[in-house]
Amino acid sequence: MEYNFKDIENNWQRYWAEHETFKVSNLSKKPKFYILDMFPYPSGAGLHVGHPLGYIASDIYARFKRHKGYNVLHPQGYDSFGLPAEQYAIQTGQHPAKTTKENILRYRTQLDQMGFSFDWSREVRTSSPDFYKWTQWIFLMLFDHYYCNKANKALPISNLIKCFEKEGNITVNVISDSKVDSFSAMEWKSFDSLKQQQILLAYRLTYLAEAEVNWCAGLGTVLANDEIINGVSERGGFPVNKKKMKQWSMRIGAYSERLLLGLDKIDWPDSLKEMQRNWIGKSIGAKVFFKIEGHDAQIEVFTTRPDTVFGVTFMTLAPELDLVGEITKLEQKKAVNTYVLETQQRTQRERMADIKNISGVFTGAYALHPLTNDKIPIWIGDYVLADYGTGAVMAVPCGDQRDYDFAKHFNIPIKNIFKGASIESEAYTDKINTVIDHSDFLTGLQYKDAMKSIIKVLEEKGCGQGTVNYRLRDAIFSRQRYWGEPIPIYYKDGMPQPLSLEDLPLNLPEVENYLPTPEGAPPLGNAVIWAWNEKERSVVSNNLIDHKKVFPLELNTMPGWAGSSWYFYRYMDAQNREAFVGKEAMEYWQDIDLYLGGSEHATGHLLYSRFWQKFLFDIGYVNVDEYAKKLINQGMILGTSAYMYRKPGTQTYVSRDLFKSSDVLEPIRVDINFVNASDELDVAKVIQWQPQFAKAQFELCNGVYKVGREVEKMSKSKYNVVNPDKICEQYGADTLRMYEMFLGPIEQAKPWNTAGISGVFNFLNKYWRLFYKNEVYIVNDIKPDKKALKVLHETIKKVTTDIESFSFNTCVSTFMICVNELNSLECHSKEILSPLTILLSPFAPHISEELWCRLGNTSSITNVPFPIFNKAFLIEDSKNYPISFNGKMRFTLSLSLSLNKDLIKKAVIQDSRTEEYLKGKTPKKWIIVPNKIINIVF
RNA sequence: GCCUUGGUGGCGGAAUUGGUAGACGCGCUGGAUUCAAAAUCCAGUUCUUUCGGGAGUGUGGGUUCGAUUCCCACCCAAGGUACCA
Repeated sequence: MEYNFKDIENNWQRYWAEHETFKVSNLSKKPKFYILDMFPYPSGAGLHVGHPLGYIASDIYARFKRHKGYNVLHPQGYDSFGLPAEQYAIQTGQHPAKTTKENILRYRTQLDQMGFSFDWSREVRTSSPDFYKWTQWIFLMLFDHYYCNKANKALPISNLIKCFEKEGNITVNVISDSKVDSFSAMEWKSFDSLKQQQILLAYRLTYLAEAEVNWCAGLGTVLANDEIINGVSERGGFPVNKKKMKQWSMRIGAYSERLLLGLDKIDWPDSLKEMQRNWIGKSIGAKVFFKIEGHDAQIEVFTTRPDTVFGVTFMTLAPELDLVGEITKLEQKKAVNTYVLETQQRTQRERMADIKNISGVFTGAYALHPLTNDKIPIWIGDYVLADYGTGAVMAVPCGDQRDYDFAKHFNIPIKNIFKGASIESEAYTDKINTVIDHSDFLTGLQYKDAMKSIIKVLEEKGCGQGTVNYRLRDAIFSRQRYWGEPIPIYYKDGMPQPLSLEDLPLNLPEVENYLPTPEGAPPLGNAVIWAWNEKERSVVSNNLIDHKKVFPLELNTMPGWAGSSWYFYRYMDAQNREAFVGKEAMEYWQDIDLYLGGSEHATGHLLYSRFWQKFLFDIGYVNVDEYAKKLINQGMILGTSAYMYRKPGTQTYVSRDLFKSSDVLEPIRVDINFVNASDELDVAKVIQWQPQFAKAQFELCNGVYKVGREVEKMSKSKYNVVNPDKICEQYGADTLRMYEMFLGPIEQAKPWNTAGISGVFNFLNKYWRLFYKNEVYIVNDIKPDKKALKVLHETIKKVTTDIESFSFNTCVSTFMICVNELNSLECHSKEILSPLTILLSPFAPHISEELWCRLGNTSSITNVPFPIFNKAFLIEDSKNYPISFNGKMRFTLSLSLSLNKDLIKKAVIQDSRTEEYLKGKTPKKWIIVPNKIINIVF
């Protein structure tokens, strides 16, 4: 019998599908374990070898946990709304639903052929109405709640209305968007319904607000940051401007502190937690109010260093601030206006690239220092950002480098308020070793005490307040796209109204054209017929009928992160038509025990989903406020791109080893399928590849064209994609699975390289030969000897700890060592091979199932208990210790495994070489490192 | 600049609380088998050497009987982030 992986893998994949081997029940007495992969976006290119890395790791762990007696939930689905399908629709007119469906089919085929143990009965697709019904439902829940600072959680809007009716909005401590004018209970009752709705909208957790967006007039649409390349649109190359538009926003800022604190409770990678902390960007400091000379308004600044307030020598405002126009003195008007206009025209990109150029203008106005009453000149400068803090800073040039540079540039005085600090060439920014000087009551104090003292005084005098500020901005939720979840809102008298829950899902309408309407409305505006009303079983035309009247619907759709912010709950109860997840299912599964995915989602998906989780927790729909206990980031698999080198302005390509470093050549990527293992290019294929290469000339070296190589992200556009299908074809899924694990630590990014794959393939063949030699079944019932048992138990121990610590690469090595040793012991004992086959099954499920079956078992290996190692086989008799004595007080043991310290002591004393040395001496202390070296202290 | 992670043979990578550095695999070299090849098996493989040794885990220091591991300073690479007051 040969190891015929093709037949084996096909047979077992069919068996698993027919027997629904991996279908998991919500009713089980076993302990639960929920292990999840980040679901893929089904792109047209299909899966490449990078995709399965995380899936293989999670599959190994899922299979391991099943062996360990857990009821394992290991589902998979598709994040199937997204831009590429829509782009494709714009180009070809093909409906995104159709391309998405085709792509999903392809993905499924590829996933199946790798033998993953997903429970496909729970598959979810974010673009399916059954699914996005609940995404819309969560949106409505957010719409119906506000954030109460006192309760420190979300509460229903109805609650807020009661408060307003009782005491207006003066005493409520809640979060709202911009400043809402204060009103009394009397006033609230006197407002008409429209005004009341307007006010409430400012408190809702999802709300409409003016937001700056990237507007591309050429395409008539809003673009995401990554759709803009060098200031123009990626598609079409049209210019992009900032434009203010009414957009739905999510009040994630309300959850800043809890998102920060929650990080301490979860076992996620430190680097990722750190990224989220930085993104949330908490700074503790104070607001300080500065009066303006001859003006009613005051300037409010945020500072993390209120202790340096006596060092203020000027103030800087963001040019965008409305206040700038009001306070600017007549003689400075012209200069200020010019500067403000210049700033508006500069893109964010230019402003960022231009850090070294210091610019600003004096407004002519002066502020009054709140403690000394000194006159402080007010400047504007574009290093101050309008949307962080209050858009104004108190400049302390001696303690802040940017203030320092600004002061030097414009010759503004610098006052040193730090004892013994030199500010000759740069600002003194050290906080820890600071003693304040020339600062009235703060003089002589250190940073910590000065902070306490100054905040107290500012608060007493009413000219400041201790404050915490966060960098995290509310998330814009509107997209002017077709292929996304419709927002379940209609408009009545211009005010947004929630759809009733019975009207969900609000289905995505059919459109003829996926571009914005001629009037500039989002693509959904092209719909002639919309909204299938489930209840009335009728089609509703273009507008929704709210009982009898007709109202316009919201035309924006939701962003890509909407569906992925809660999908993990849907897997628990994917068929539920009554709720996003049933109570019982949720009670059983609770949360994700292990979540695998890339770190590129650190400040996107992984932050938004924690926000929604906390909201759902507040309103009592889920029972934990962090949804994933443990997270592992799998590293990216990189591709090795191939390059040809073109002489500028010609069609001549020069071989890699022909040009000197002085030559200027343009590197052009070429498909890696045209290149062999020695980097030689198949020139004929290139000529046929794309029209631009039809007339290409090649300068060869020794008759061949050699390409250059570079390691970068694997991507279709870089022509460096390696398709797993080929490898499955050549070596089988089990080899591919083990090889991807063998490549290196799971968290690490690594280039794809098939050079070593034969080693893993050889291993599986060797493993097969433990069962079959020359086509004869050689497994026997002979009792294994001690050596073989030791090999087995060492392997069990190592494999178990390796899987538990996700060291899959070293685990594969362990298998290889084990098989080599059994081979040289000529051990084909069933007693050894049965447990070994179970050990191997998470890594190579197909061959394990096959051999398990041939060992005489009738059931699938999936739920067989994992072997437990027996310590007895690891401890040797003390007489067998080979010991070397190095002449001093150190002895070296060279035994592979030794656990019993007393046995080691005995062995050392009994050893003939050490006997003499130890004669008459009684060791006081033994320092024993099992396996290694012994120190004896006399 | 800041944050995070990492730097070990020709290559991917091992090395537990500090205890024989280079497991395992690839590649390479030699041998067995074969008419021959593939496959398989066995042996060798950090560098250097006057064959006694000597050097060696990015660089330079330190702690220790002993450092890839701990401490300090620096260099390099990858990823993230950025006028955040």
